[in-house]
Amino acid sequence: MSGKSADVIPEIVIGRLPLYLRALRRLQNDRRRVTSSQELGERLEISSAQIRKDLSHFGGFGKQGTGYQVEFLIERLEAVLHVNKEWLVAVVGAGNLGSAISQYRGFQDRGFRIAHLFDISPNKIGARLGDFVVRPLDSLETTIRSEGIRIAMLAVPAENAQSVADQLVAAGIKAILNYAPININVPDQVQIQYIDPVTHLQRMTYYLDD
Amino acid sequence: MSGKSADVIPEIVIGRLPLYLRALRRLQNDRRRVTSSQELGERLEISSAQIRKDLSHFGGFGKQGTGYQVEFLIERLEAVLHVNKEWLVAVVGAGNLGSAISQYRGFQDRGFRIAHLFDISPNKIGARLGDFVVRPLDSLETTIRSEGIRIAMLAVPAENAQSVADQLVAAGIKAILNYAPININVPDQVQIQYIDPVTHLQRMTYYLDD
DNA sequence: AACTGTGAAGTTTTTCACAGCC
DNA sequence: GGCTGTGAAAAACTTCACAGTT
Repeated sequence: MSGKSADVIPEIVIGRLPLYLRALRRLQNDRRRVTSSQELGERLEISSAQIRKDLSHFGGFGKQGTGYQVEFLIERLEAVLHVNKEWLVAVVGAGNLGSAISQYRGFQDRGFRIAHLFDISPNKIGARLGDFVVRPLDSLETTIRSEGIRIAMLAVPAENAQSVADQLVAAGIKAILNYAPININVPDQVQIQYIDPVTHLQRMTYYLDD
Repeated sequence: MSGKSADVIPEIVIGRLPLYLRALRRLQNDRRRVTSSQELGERLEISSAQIRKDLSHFGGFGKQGTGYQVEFLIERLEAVLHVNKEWLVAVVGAGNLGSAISQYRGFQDRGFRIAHLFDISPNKIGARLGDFVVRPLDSLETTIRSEGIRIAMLAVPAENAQSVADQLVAAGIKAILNYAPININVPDQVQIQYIDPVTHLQRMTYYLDD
């Protein structure tokens, strides 16, 4: 199989690309111009063969005998992942979590910008939180459609997560990052990912002596 | 292979158990007493065979013809994951993120309690943040040792993450949940997990039209 | 000499499909 | 009839190992 872009890339490969990109950014930060699958692998605790094979799905990004140009590989991976542009993101839920998310500086230079913060509670609507004025949930669809926003982060209580997700989908959102600790059902063509710190903690406690 | 606890369980299986537990808690919340691998599978978008096989690693938790008792299965999974007790957790970094983490209510009834919040900045030390008074980073080791804390969440800037992780390990921490967007090296016997929302977003944008 | 890209081999993970029990 | 637990089969994923390029 040549590195042509026509074949379907396994999801598990796509999932690793952001990690490669993150590691490459660190290298770039340290003024490194060239790296190798072996160096990346050591930093990420992934085998070098794995990294080479993953990258080869998209064409030859490296040079035999030399390795990979850091800057070039970053560019290519950003293009593959479609983060060579800035995506607008809506945050729903202006509690502790939504408020922390909307103030987090780490989205900026990695392809994402938070555009709006929504909440349903009359106590919160209109309040200023960091750079945002909290908008009413029922203005979701109008805002999202008029601004062409396609990504949302969900930071509402578990009880409301499914119904808000339904509203997001109805409004045209195509990707949801769900912070509520509950599984959500969305149509196949809508992407969903989960952030639940407790699942990670529980995974680790399995390996800790009781 | 019988469901005896002697064999090594694949990590990928352990990683799914917290998801099962989370789904079961929702069922319990809805007063459901019994469920099936099929029902769980539909909610989690995992095949029923997968769920049965995963659970069978730990012995027969279900009844043929009947399914799984929700309460009983929760108990068993909590025991397997060692969350049938409350773990104390230290949070390092009292910025926006660390502060949000330490105020998040969602750890409470899932096996974890945040015990302390540390920071290195003199501006923050001594400040009251929610239920916590921010402690100096250099009191880390004493506090962690004297209270037997084994889990930490890392919410410091990427630049400092490795050095703080080293301090945590030196202090006797056995599991680290790293919120900084950088890979960290820790000894083999120390668990590490990562939370980086941007990697999830980038994974989804791959599937969105440019 | 160093390192990529890649078929082939090896390993792990998932699914199938059904015997056995409620 | 409905559902689990599980060997066996299938599929997916990772590693090996080396030809080929700089």
